[in-house]
Amino acid sequence: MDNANPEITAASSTAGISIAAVERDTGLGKDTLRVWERRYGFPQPLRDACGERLYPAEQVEHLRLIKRLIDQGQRPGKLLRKPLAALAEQLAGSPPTIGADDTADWVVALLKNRDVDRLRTEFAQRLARDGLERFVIETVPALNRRIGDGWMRGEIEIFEEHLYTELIQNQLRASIYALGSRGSRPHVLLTTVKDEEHLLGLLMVEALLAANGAWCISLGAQTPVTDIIGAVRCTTTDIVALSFSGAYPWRKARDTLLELRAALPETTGLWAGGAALTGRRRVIPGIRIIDNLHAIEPALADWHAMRRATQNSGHCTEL
Amino acid sequence: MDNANPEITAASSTAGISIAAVERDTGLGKDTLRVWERRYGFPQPLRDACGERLYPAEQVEHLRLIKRLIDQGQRPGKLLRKPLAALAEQLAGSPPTIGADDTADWVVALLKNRDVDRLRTEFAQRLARDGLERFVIETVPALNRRIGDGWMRGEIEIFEEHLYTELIQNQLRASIYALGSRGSRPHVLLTTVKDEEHLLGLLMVEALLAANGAWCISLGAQTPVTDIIGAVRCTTTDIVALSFSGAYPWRKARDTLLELRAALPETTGLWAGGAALTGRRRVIPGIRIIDNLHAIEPALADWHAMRRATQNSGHCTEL
DNA sequence: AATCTTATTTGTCCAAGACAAAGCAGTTGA
DNA sequence: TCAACTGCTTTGTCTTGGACAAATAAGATT
Repeated sequence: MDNANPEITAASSTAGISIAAVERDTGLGKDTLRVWERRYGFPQPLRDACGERLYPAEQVEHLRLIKRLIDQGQRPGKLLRKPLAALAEQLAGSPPTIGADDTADWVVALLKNRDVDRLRTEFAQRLARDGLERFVIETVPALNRRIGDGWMRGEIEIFEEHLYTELIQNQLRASIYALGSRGSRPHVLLTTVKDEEHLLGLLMVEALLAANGAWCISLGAQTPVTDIIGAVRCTTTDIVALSFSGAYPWRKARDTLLELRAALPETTGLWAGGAALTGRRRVIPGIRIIDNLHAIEPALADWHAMRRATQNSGHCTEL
Repeated sequence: MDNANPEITAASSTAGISIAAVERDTGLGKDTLRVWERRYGFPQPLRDACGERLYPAEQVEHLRLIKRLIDQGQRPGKLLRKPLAALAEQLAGSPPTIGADDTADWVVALLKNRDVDRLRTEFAQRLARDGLERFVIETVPALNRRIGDGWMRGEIEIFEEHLYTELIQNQLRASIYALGSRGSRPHVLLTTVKDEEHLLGLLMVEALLAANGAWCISLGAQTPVTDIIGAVRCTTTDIVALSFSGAYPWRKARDTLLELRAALPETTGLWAGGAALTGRRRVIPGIRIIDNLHAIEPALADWHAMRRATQNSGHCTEL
């Protein structure tokens, strides 16, 4: 008669779920949920026998919708005052196709068909046909745009985006691994800083660097600044390369870069790229902003030129 | 004279880190940290100009030690009243070097020498010599223990651990990619849930599964629960496999698993493993706990047996 | 058009109190 | 001997309302 596990009953009955569960499901913090309730009157959860919040499924759904719109850049204040219907409408209609590029539609079609094997094959074939450089500079960005657009329009599920990212990353990793350049200069240390988890951009850079003879060490994502400093101090790193996605606040990126610049030896190069930095013409002293993928090759060439110059002035008088 | 950027001063000084950062680093909840301070007088963080907690690095280290002992089954009340020295002794004493295995010392030596190329070669050679299965089941765990142990003893820098993880992951990815089993059953969907970012365990599982003929789709790390549900709903997934590292709170893992179990179709298997779950005697209904890597092969065998049985009862009477 | 101010929005933190869920210890009954 | 029930203690999470820093928008300035 009695159910031994209260959680199961709670989940199966229509009463609602706890605030911790809502945090898990929506990604909105407990504090945020409470303060919204106080300020805007939504959500308005039921209460269980001992006064704890119980969120009905429909409110959770509503919250999830709001979260999605916030991620698109909308302000919470506006969204929380609107009725559910207006939100749904807004999500459907908003972006009228930014990069109208239907040459990448095949990737969406294959994703919708869950044709993972075919996706892998397609990626591999295009890579082989166009070469790594063109694949990274042209194909992957086009696909990224198409996927991002599809997600905004609700055409693509989140997990499909996950899957796409995973497959592309694997393809890039395999290529980099196959290149296996050893010991050649420059030695580049790649990573993203704390709170920045997007690896794809970093992998694209790594692929281009490796294709041009640089020797890369990737520390993966979210390396704290102090650890980066520590890593450089005890390795033979020539250049530190960081990636900042569009989600990363520009000011924070700049501060981080300046801090790093101050802490690193002057001989160590510091390159930074990613959507958070491109488009800003602001030059940060001592830091090379990589505006786009085409900028990597010249940057490498510059490094080699500078190195030759330094060596010459050091060892010979002139050559 | 005045520093324009408060972040720089804060970060470069040894002041401490915020409560949110401690939660991330230790896996202990904000509320828990505050209530410990109130009840036991530890931790006792500094305060910044506006009264917010600032945890010095040594206290965070202390907390991490406590967390580790709690995960071994000790009671918080006892641990928090003991001085640091007693704890360290306890940890050192209880498992008298768990895997007293100095055969893994080479990895530490190479890491200290920053000999990345040699590390890659060693990994690749051992993998080729022992086979993927033995490499994943024996070698990698031994290395992990050695690294974790070295880190606890301050022998290894954090970035060296980062680097090690990255290199091993690449090796595993390359192997999985090379296997490329297509379409065969079961179809396993692998991922970690939100707030769980440790991928290595997941990759090890994926390698073993792939080596035994399963067809894996990895969604990478940090997939929200609802997205997992969505992914299963529209794919031909037979089994969902999740990994929870030791830093992940056990209670949260259990709740997540129960929620998933309730939401997934009964025919879909749900496997879970990782340090957060092993060692717990508690059985969660409907969920297969993978206590260790050896448990994967039998689990796969069971799945095949069950499938045969179901098919037989469905199509024929007996065989 | 890019930067610097100022105003508003918005998320996170704090405090102490409360209490349920989990664990422990001792008792009872099969 | 082991399992189940009891009461007792420990322990983590939830509650409230206030406060304020960080993020963003809007306006001013070069």
